[in-house]
Parts: sequence; structure tokens; C-alpha cells
Amino acid sequence: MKVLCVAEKPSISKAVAGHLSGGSFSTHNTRNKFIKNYSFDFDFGQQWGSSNVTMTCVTGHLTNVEFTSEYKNWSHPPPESLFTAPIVTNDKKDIAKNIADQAKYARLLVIWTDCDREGEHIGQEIVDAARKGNAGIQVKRAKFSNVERAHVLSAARRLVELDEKQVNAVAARIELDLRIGYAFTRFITNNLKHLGGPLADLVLSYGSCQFPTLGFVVDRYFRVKNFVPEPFWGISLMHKKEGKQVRFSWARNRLFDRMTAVLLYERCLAAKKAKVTKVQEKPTRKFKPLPLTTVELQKAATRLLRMSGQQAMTIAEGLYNKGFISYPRTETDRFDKGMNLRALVQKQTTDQRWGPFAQGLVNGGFQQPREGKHDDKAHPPIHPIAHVAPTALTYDEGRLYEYVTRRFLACCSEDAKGMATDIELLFGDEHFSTRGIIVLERNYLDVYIYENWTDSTELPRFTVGEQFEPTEAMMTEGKTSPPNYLTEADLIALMDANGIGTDATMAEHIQKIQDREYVATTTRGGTAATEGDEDGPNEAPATRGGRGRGRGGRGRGGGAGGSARGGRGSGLKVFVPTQLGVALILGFDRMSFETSLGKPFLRKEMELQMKAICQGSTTRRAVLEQSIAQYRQVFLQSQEQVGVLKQACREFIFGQGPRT
DNA sequence: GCAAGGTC
Repeated sequence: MKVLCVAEKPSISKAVAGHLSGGSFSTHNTRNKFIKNYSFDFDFGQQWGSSNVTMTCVTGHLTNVEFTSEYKNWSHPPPESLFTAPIVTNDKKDIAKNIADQAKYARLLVIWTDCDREGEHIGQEIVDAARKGNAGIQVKRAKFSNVERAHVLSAARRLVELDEKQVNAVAARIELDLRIGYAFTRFITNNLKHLGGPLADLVLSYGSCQFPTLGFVVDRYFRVKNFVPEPFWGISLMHKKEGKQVRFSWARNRLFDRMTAVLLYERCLAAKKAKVTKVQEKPTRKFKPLPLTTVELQKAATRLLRMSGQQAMTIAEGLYNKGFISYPRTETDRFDKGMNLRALVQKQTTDQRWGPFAQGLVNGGFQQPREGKHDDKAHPPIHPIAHVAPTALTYDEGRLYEYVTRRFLACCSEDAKGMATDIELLFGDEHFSTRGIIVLERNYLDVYIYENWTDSTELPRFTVGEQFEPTEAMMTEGKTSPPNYLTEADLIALMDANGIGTDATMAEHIQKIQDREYVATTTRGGTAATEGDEDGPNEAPATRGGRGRGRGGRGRGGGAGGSARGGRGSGLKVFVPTQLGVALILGFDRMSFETSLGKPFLRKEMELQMKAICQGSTTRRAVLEQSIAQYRQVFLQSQEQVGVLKQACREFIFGQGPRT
């Protein structure tokens, strides 16, 4: 019997063919230079038995959707007709034909696409292509989460069915993104073109991912712009002992009422002496990093290596295609128990820089990596596959490979360990404390040079009950500072937290809003990197996204952080909206729909609907009907209120005030 | 000239 197997990408096809054939297969080229057909024999077990297998692959989605040619024109039929216009599906011809041809001789088709939602849909696309060559072919799916030999062999002998629900969920997403994206893009572009200036010949696109991404940048911009600093007061307490200067922090941190602060401060001074109330020593540790996901790779690359997310992905893909690192698009931050990590560590022992450290792990220092909570059921965390000498790589490839490898070795190492000393004081009625840390074992920090235990200061010895007159007790005054503009790492974190885009597309969306001239980058605390507009619009607009007065407010949606903190003026690239970007987001915000197009809720809702389809609590058809009706409603309202959008453009782009 | 998702 003949069997056709089809994977989602060349690497999986090759790996699976290798395992199933035991290494002896013949290779045939196809008309597509990336795709090869492997043939070999394999015994699929009881149900299917010994078979002659052809293993091939696609390259991601095999089909794309489009409107029919009657809808080519941007004005006629009008854009709102795109909510109901017919849609056609097109194949990638050469690849689809290869599958149809091979299916002719086969009785069974086995789908080996990634076991995630998109993979399930790609599986259906493959089925459709195969049926064009062989309408009666039987279909099964291999369920696997990595390409280790034993895992692949067991998947091949326990074939399952394609999950129609997941296929339908993705089909719904595809259709919605197409209709909504095209309709709103044409609408915005057509309507704002007449305003002239830069709008005369720009494409103003809307997309369910690009607009929320822009929204994050605009939102932060206004938080910075509308920030009103608030003065605060505190008490700074210092003491010098054994030649060591110790700074104690006030339990109240800071007060926003000066009179109260003065009163408390004076009580401290009146007491003259501080008394040690607690001295506690306890072991502490600094956790090693989690296994590396795409989102974390991009955050690290933009923060530590000063690359853009897209650059990092392009470089990572290159390293992957040369077989140096594993697949770079993954959400998984836990290694499968069955993976032989020690063997991967062993490969790094020859390196000049981290070889000795790797050798130490091989000689008994190895520890199983921590396990994160994410598993995309398709790919392992990013890790080095082979050792590469730096001379074989470009400068940037080398730096990225180094990061991936050091991160991996850190994961296989041990947490850093130290001894923490907590000291608490009573000074008058006020409590103060400090913490000192002595690093006892650096462990992973020795290889993971991107981190340090910086707050590790050694303290002089104090004993409970001890009293002393502090060397310095001062009242301090300060004011709250505005949040920083978003770094790329912040933006990626926000997108991740709000489900905007996927690991494979987040960097593209960030690039897209720059290409569209919605946002520009500037260097924090320095000169503009591109033609930015740090001063922004002339007129202070109404606050967007909550009150402007705040105490170090962070981005919405939670999860932004990390690199934005501290380190001002360090030449870090940050995102600032252009006048156009501000006008678009504010224009839609001011139309006061229940859910603004610029906010991430609509994309989140689409995500929830997809999950509901997967769980069977709703259907593709119901979701499409309901969502299309909802978006069409928003579209019609936008048409009615298009004056609001135009006015926002006049205001921000052309500097004209409201019409009287 | 338009989307987002795969992947090369």
C-alpha cells in the first residue's frame, strides 16, 4: 500500500522521513526548490501495515484568500460591500500540484503539520489539494509535539483525525481579517485623501493587529505628554559602620503631603537614636532564566543586542536554516522530558568562551531547566543544535547565536545562591530597613553575562537591640517622573499580553506601522533617529486612556516593563507616534463607539471567538455572521462620523483648531 | 494600493 505524508515545512519533513525510514530513503526534487519528496518503506502498525511512503511538505499555508476581480476598484462597489463580497481561495500552484500528483498513487494521506490551530488549517488545505488528485483518499493526522525519534515513531503508529473545529476557527479568522482589513483600509484611505498634504498619496491601512499596535504607542505617548509631576517627601537615613556606608529605606517610602512628612521627620530627630529591631539572615537565590521563546528572544535582542525585532528574527531564521539553532518561532518555555539536553550541552564544550562552563555541566553540574507555563505543542524552546565557531558567522549572527547558547547553558545550570541579611530599625516611631546580599555561588551567572546580582551589597554587622545615632538623617524632596516612551521590548510585551499577533508576526506589525508612517523611532534622551516629532502636536488634547496625572503609570494591559525602566539617555530606540498616527487613533477614539478600533479589545474578542469554536460552544458560521454584522455596524457608524476623523487630521496634521 | 497567518 502507498501512503503520502505531508509536513508543514521542509525541516519537519526531513526529520520525520529520517526517523520513519531509519535513515535510508531516496530523495526526489520537485519544481519548488525548497521542497523535496522522500520515499521509503515504513510499517504503520496493525491498521495500515507495511507501506511505501512518500514524505513531502508545504511551506506554511498552501492557500490565500482574495476578493473576486469585480472588487478590485477601491470605490466601486463601495468598500462596505466587502463585508459580503464573494471570496476565492488560491493555491500555491507548484506545491499543490506536487501533492495532488503524489496523492494519485496513495490510499492514505497522513498530515504532519504543526499541532497548533494554524497547523490544523494548513492540514485541511493539504487535504483539499490531495483530493484534487485522488478524491477518495483516506486522511489521518499525526499528533506530535517534537521530532525526537521515539516520539515521531509513536505518533506514526497512533494516527488521529484532523480537528475540524480548529480548522473552522482559523477559517473564520482568515475571512474576518480579509473583509475587515480591506474594507477599513479603503474607507480610511478614500476619505482622508481629499485632505491633501501627506494624505494625498499614502495608503492608510487598518488591520486587526497593526491598529492596536499603533494604539499602544499613541497611548503611551499621551501618558508621557499629559503627565503632571507630583512632589513627594521622604526621609533618607544613612549610617556608616566598619567603613561601610549603609542606606536604610523608609517603610513609608514617600509621602505626598509635606506637613505630615515634616512632622514624622521631626519626631525621628527628637528620638536621636535608632534601634535595631531585627537582624535576619536567610539563604536566597536568583533564579536562572526560563527556556527561550520567540517573544523573549526578541525582547532580549532589542534590549541587549540593540537589534530590531525583525532583524533578530531574520538572523535567527538564517541560523535555523543552517542547522545551528532550533526552530525560532515558538511559544514554548519548557523542554520536553524526553529531550536529551546533556547531548546538546556536550556539543558546546569545545567553545573558547563557554566551553569550560559547558564541560562543568557535563561533569555533573547539569540541572534540568525550569519549566514555564507555555507550550504551543508544536516546537521546543529555542536552543543551539550544533556548535559554531564565531568565524563561521557574521557579527550579528554571532551575537545572536551567543545569546541563544548562553541562555541555553544557563537554563541547564543552577540558580545563583546567596545569603540575604535583612535589618530593621526603629527611629522614633518610624520603621526603616535594608537588605544586603552576599553571593555565595554564581552558578548560571558565570555563563549568562547579561545579568548580574547588582543589589548584592555587603552589610556591616548589626545586632538586635543595638542603638546608634545615624550618621545622616535628612528629609528629601522629589517629584514623580513620567513613564518613558515604549521601547521595542515594551511594545512586544504589550502585544504579547494582549494577544496581538503571534510569535511569527509581532515584529512584522511593528515594522508595518513604521512603513505606514504611523510611528517613528527616536533615541531616548537624544536626537531623533528618523524624522520623529518629539514635541508632538501643538495643542494638548483630551487625555487618552485614563488620567494623565499619575505616579509612574505603566502601559495598559499590564506586562510592559523591563527595559523602559531607568537608564535614560542610554541611546535606546523608542517609539513615538507621528501626527498621522495620533490623528488616526484619536479620530476613531473620539467617535466613541462601544469598542474603539484602536484598542486591543476587538482582536481579543476574535481570539475568544476562535477558542469558542475550538471548544464547540459556537460555530464558524455563527461567529462570522455575528462578527461581520458587528464590524459592519462599526463601519457604518464610522461613515456617519467620518467628519470626526477628518477633524482629527486637520488638527494634528495640519495644525488647524476645531472649526467654529 | 488593502489583512494576518504560515514559511523560504
